[in-house]
Amino acid sequence: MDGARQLILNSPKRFERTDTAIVNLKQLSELLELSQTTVSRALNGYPEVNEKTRRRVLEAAQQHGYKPNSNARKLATGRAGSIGYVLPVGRNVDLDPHFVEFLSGMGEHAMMRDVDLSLTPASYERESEAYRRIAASRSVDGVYLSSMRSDEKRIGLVRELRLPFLAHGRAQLPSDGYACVDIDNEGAFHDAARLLLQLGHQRLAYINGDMEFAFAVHRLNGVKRAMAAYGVPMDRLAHHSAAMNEENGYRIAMTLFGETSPATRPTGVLSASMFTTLGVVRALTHLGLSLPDDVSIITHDDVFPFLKPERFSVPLTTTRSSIRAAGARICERLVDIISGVETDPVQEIWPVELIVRASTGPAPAERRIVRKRPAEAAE
Amino acid sequence: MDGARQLILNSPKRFERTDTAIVNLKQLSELLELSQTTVSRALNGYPEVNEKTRRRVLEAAQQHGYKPNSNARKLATGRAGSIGYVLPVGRNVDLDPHFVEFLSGMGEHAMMRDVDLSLTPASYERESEAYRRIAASRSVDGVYLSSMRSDEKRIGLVRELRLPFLAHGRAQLPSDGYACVDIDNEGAFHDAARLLLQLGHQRLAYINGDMEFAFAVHRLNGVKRAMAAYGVPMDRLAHHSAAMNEENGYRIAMTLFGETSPATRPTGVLSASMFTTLGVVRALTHLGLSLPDDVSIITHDDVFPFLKPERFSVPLTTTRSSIRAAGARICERLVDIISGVETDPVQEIWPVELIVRASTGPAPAERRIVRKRPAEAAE
DNA sequence: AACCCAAACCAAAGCGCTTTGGGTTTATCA
DNA sequence: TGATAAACCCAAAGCGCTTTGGTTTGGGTT
Repeated sequence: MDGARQLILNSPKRFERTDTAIVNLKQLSELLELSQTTVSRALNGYPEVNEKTRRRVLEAAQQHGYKPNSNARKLATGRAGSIGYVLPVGRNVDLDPHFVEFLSGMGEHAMMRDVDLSLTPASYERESEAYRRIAASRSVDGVYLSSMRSDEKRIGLVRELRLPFLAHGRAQLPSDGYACVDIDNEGAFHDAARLLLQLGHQRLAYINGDMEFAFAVHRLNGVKRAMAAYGVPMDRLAHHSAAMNEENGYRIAMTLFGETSPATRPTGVLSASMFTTLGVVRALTHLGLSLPDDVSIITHDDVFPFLKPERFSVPLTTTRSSIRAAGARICERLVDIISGVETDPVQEIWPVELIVRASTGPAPAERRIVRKRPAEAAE
Repeated sequence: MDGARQLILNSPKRFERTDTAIVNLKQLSELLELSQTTVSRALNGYPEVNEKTRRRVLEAAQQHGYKPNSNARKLATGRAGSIGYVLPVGRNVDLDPHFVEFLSGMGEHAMMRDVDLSLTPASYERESEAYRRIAASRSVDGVYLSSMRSDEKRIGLVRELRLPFLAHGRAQLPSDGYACVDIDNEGAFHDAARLLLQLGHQRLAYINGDMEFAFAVHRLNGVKRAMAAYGVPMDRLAHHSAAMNEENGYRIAMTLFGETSPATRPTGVLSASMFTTLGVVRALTHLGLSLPDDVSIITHDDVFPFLKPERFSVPLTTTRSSIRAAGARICERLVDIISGVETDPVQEIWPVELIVRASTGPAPAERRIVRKRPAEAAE
């Protein structure tokens, strides 16, 4: 029994006899004939140590490859030096490909600030348990929340747990201000829809993400606002909501254009992600419909380095906002929140650019009705 | 100065007055009128504690929401309870989309084993420094290595650092056996190429991943072996190596089929990833070439839940191996390695299935030469 | 000379857990 | 009945760091 335990134990004595490597503060301080206090202070940049001494310490540390044991430091300071994320896993949960890009940005900044990212995998049902564990075990200093749902119960939870947090996206509820970084989804899709309307498109389709998530609701609101402003009835909008991937894009586009009579099918398509658009384009090509003569399309571009809208055969008009940049920014702010630099919960909303390329054009002639911009819409 | 430090300090006193929550062992043991030793043992399943006492302890812990402080535990045991990964970041590094799937599988298993994943972001140049830091600070129990390059210097490094590790993939060097999980890339692409050859294709193209990585080399070897066995000269193979994404797939396919005379262009295409294939299919559709009449294509399918070869307009023939399953398995084995259950470095190579669907067919008639299977190739 | 003060250093007390190396009962057996 | 072994429990010693609350030293003031 004890034998088995020993095996599990990753004995700290592993390094004991390793050449000249100094592993701990005590040894280093003995070598320098200084107290641990002074060595620690010298290393951590405290002022109450002679410059000459500090140099000597730094040098010795460098030379002997001394690195403070992170666990001891964490225990002593109560700081974990890492930020956490509860990773949704499970047979039916597909980790969003957007997540990688986001993570990439986050990692970039985390590296600069010298913090680690700690992922705690948890199934959706046991999500709150995971947050509780994180909070109680103090293994991270703060968490970021993403994929905000419309009614976001995690906010209440992390608040209760007193876990510093920063949200990527905004839930409808709770509606009080909590710290977040989000993009102006509503505005972006309003602008995109408006462009299509200005070009005379009367029948629109919006291939949206899963409406369970707040961003999808915001975006739909934007589209509707634009249509309302242009007096286009809502039944002219074909709205489909599904996970944003190639397959769904293809499938939805096929039902939209393959099974509808040309007279009633949409001429302007809004697509929530480059992935769906990939499928849409495949469907259109398959059906022999051309861009932008038969169909105009505007996509939201999260700026994937490996999937660029300007490199499509017909370069795509997009609303653009780098999800990678968001990751970096969130890391930056979360560190500030944790360290107490940022105190008030600010809601940071990023504007989104609408970049016109070749995938948008006037609505097909036979059904085209160019409208003037209406009197300034209520804004 | 001290004031600023205080801000940074995430004071453990935060929870001091929180309702009835018991935060530490000491308090819990006082409450139970037991020693810390006994409580700790009861909680950790040691045998030398009365069952009645154990139940009482467990109950109290549950009721008061006691969770051991992970940092204290880590310090005391020397175990970190997490596995690490050095996340390559930087302006020019695109985190592989495959990584998400892999992570997902890893996370699934990590959850079961109750370990966390710790990502340490590092630029390529400072990679080894990151490993050193991880090892010295003992923040993880072991690491997994992925995206193995042909000459993999990380192996030597982690060995030197005595950091338990498990590799995803096999480098050519070092050639001695280190623990790894890999798929039979060579065999998979051998079989795929053989199928094309059996179908009479005489001119092949292989859109490979970056040759810097070992898997790309293995795969190419497989293709070449098949060609050699069928006596097809190597100049009949158009080999392109690039990052596996949609854009490159499109670009390469366009040069392959758009700028080549029909007489000399390939009729059979091997594609290293579903992403590249996405681009290839887009190019072929664009050029009006049809599957499989004009071109046959076989893709490697890592089994992305959001991108299924069987759902393409022309279902794709693929070599298939779930990268998610690999993630889960690697987590499993790494935990075993860390805990000493697995001692010998086993090289675990997974077979790959070749699944025939509609994207492969006989070579176009005018150039078709059906060959018999040659006498058993040297194996 | 007496006093003060800043600069530079230190001993020791934690941080919250695990584990060692006993102790004290209670059953068990010769 | 005494010896022996379980069974159960405990005090205290770490783990390696940070931080508190000093002491010591030497130069400047009065």
